[in-house]
Amino acid sequence: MPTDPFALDDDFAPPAPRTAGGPLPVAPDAPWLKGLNPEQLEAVTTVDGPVLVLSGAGTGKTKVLTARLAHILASRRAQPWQCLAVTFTNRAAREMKQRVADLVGPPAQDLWLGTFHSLCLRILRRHAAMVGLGSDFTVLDSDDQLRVLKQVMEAERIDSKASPPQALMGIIQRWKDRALTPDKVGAEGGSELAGGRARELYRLYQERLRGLNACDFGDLLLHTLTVFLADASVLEHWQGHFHYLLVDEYQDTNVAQYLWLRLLAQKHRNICCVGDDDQSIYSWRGAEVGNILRFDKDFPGARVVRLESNYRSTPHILAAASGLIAHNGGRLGKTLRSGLSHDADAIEKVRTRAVWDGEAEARLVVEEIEAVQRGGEKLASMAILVRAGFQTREFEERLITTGVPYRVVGGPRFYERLEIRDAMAYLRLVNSPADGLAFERIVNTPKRGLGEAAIQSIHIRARQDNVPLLEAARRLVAGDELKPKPRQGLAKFVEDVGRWRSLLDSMPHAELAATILEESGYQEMWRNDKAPDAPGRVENLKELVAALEEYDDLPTFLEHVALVMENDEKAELDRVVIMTLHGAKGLEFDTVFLPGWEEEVFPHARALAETGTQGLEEERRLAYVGITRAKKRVLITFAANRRIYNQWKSQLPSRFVEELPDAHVERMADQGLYSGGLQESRAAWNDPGWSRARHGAQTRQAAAPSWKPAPARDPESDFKLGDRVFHDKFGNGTVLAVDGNKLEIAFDKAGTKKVLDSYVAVV
DNA sequence: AACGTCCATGTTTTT
DNA sequence: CATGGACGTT
Repeated sequence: MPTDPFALDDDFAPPAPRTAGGPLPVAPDAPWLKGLNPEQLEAVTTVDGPVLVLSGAGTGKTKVLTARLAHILASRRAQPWQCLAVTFTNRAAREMKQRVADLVGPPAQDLWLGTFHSLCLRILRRHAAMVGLGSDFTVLDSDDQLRVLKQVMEAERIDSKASPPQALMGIIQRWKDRALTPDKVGAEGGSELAGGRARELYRLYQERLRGLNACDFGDLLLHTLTVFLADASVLEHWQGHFHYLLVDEYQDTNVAQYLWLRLLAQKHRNICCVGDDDQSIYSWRGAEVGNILRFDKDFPGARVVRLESNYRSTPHILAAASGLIAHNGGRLGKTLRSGLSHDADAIEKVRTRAVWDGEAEARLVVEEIEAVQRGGEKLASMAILVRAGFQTREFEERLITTGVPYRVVGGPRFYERLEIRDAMAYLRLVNSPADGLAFERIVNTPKRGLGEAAIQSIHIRARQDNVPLLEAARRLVAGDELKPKPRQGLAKFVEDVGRWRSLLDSMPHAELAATILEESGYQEMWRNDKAPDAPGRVENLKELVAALEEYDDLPTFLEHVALVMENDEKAELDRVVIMTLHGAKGLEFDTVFLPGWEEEVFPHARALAETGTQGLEEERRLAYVGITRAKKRVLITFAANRRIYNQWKSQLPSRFVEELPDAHVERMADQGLYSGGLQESRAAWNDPGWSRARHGAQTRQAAAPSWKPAPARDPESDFKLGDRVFHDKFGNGTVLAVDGNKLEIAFDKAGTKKVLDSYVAVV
């Protein structure tokens, strides 16, 4: 690598002298110190100097972080605003803020507590001019980022087939993750793309952003770093400002974030990073596990505290997870031990189970879910954690046919939906008429008869007169350049925007938004759309207007939305959650289902192809994260056959299945696969994956689910074609087909559905 | 300017 | 298969 991202010009200053008088003593029975184990206590009370807390899964990391903040504040070592606490997600930030507030009350409001991006934004607003931005710059989301890059590429005549904008965007982001501004990127970087012009396009992209008075997410960090490094007095100001730094999920930091932290920590050197190298699963977006491994080199004399008492999972679960992750090299090495007392007889081993195909897998998992539920547990205490989004489909289908409520986490987020982004563009344009991206997005949505020619003219006029697009459009309308139809449409649009803008001060902003959506015809457009998802979109627009009421004014709203792009978590109903393993990090469930443990799926073929052993180890960490989400029970499943892109493939069990330690795992396989007899089993026997699984230790045939009550059911159904049956939800119907315990039934009212035989009764 | 058709493509994702 | 983007047609 031509540029060492870690090479800073200045070295660390010696530790700052302690404030005269010293900190106030804190009573040992202070509420936040209660119930901490010795390691946690050490992590909480070692507040001066650099500290690295290696905290394994379920070892009380958040507790330590919040207690530590409380401790710093209570001992009067620093004022709240002198403490910086950084997280990666808004969710984590919110949770931490809440928990600190529970301990110390209102002062928690004054902490600098937030995501890297939101804190950078706060700092950067004050120094925007130093990076060529106005203090009112906008933060673009990924959608807008891509559009800007596409424009740049188009202008540069780059073939978007040979060099997909997405790919280039990814490269630029990785550069930004490494704190590389265009001038620092090595000339050979990304050379294969865009005819070797990747770096040049990066520069152009940055210029274009500046022209738009905008920056992207990566810039929030990058620009802040630039500001820090460009002006020593600014850096000193912030270094002096923050007396104590706390970092959550340190293993996820990228180089830019690392540099940012290192700069800010330089003066007082009170930095505490909490992380777990075994849970580093984001290297593909620039996270550097190296940051955690090199901590004590950068902060000589750093205290390292290991949290190894796990208060979440049973010993079997812990041991299974530990045994798996032990296959990774280069770990910092923690040994998780159970911090809970368990009744040795009551706890179950981690179960693995081979099934015939994805459908059988979904059927099995949902049966187990219902069994656990009948055992008295809440659906919300169970999760299906998948490797990739496509895996959710089969489970959803199964859950729907069986009528088990579920929730898929991580679909398209509210503010990323098309209709919301369009509506936001309207609001943005009304709020700031110079917002060219917003203008472009919606000039012709709904259709106003503008084509490429008309859009071109607007752009040309804007460049000629050096005015924003909206203003250019206004001028264009006044002339006779445009054909009548586009001209009329554009005139109306320009006029509308002007009118809405004049209402900004007089009309409540939520009401204004509603007016805009109505008068623009945007809402109407969706109402007239006969697509099945159109009504939902209209709903979403209403929700957007409702969300607006939560904010004081339009600018505040727009400001927040850029950074807080979250799903509005609906009322917590009792539902099974389906989500990706990545999404599950930091969460816990009583029961965890881990489907699709097959080679190529998990570990994902692409991870291996792209980064080899490194990729494999990250996949293994992902598996580790998955298992350690569980408190009580884990069921790992893998199918012999899977349809991928509509092609049936026979699958090998994941190597991770074999890597699980036998002593803590109960291995099972579906009947048909091992007993022969069923027509498919011959193929199964000959399949290399099966012979491998078959020779695995302790494999035995699955009877009923071991965690009871078992729906021990005959493999052959009791139902015959033509039987009249009754279903609780769908009513009466006629059996059309029987497939094992699965029936296809033509319901009199509900149509034809596939259901489990256990859900219907012969009339 | 709007609609249709063909082809490539197919992880993980916060801000 | 199913979606999205590019391109060509009306």
